[in-house]
Amino acid sequence: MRRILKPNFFARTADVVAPELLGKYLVRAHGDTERALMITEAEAYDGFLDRASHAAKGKTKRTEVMYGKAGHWYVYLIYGMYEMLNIVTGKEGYPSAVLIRGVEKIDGPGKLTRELGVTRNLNAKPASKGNGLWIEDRGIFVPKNNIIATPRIGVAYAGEWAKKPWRFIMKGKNKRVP
DNA sequence: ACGATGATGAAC
DNA sequence: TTCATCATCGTA
Repeated sequence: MRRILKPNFFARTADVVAPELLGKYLVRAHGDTERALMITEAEAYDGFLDRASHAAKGKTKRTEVMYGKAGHWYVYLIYGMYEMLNIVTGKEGYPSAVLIRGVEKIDGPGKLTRELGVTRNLNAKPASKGNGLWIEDRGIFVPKNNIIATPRIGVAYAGEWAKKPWRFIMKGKNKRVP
C-alpha cells in the first residue's frame, strides 16, 4: 500500500493534520532515486489568532502561501541559515501549516532540510512527484497512545498560545522530549 | 551559554 | 534605511 497524500488530506486544521502525519513518509526524489523517511515529529500552526504562527502578523509576501491551497509547501529561512519545511493545511483563505520537525534518523527541522536538499525554491509549490518532494501513506497506523503532544518549540513569545500542545512526537522516535 | 548569518517586518 | 527579531544548530 502506497498512496500519495492529496490536497484533501491537508485541507483540515493544522492541529488535526499534524498528528496524522506521524507514520507517513516524506519522500525526496534526487535524480532517478528516491529517499523515503517516516515522519516522527510535526508541529501545528493554525489560524489567524495563533500568536506563534507567522500568519498572526497578517498576510505578507512571505506568509501569503499559508493562506493558499492546502498541500503546497511553505519553506522559509530562519536564523539566516536553516530552511524550515511546512505543508500548508486548512481551507483556502484560512492560514495554517504543519512544520515537519523530524523524520526517522534526522531529528530536527533544520537538519532534515539540509540533508534532503530542501530550499525555498520549493516554496509555494504543490507536494507532488513533479516537484520532487511529496508525502506518502505507506499503510502504517500509529495508535494514539504512541503519540505524545507537547507545547511547541521556540515560541515562548506567543503568550497563551505557546502553551497549546501542538507539537506531536512518535513515542520512542525522538530525543527531545521535555 | 553563545555565536553564526540573512531575511523579514516594523519603525523611522 | 536602519533595527530588532527569529518555528535552529553546533561548539563550548
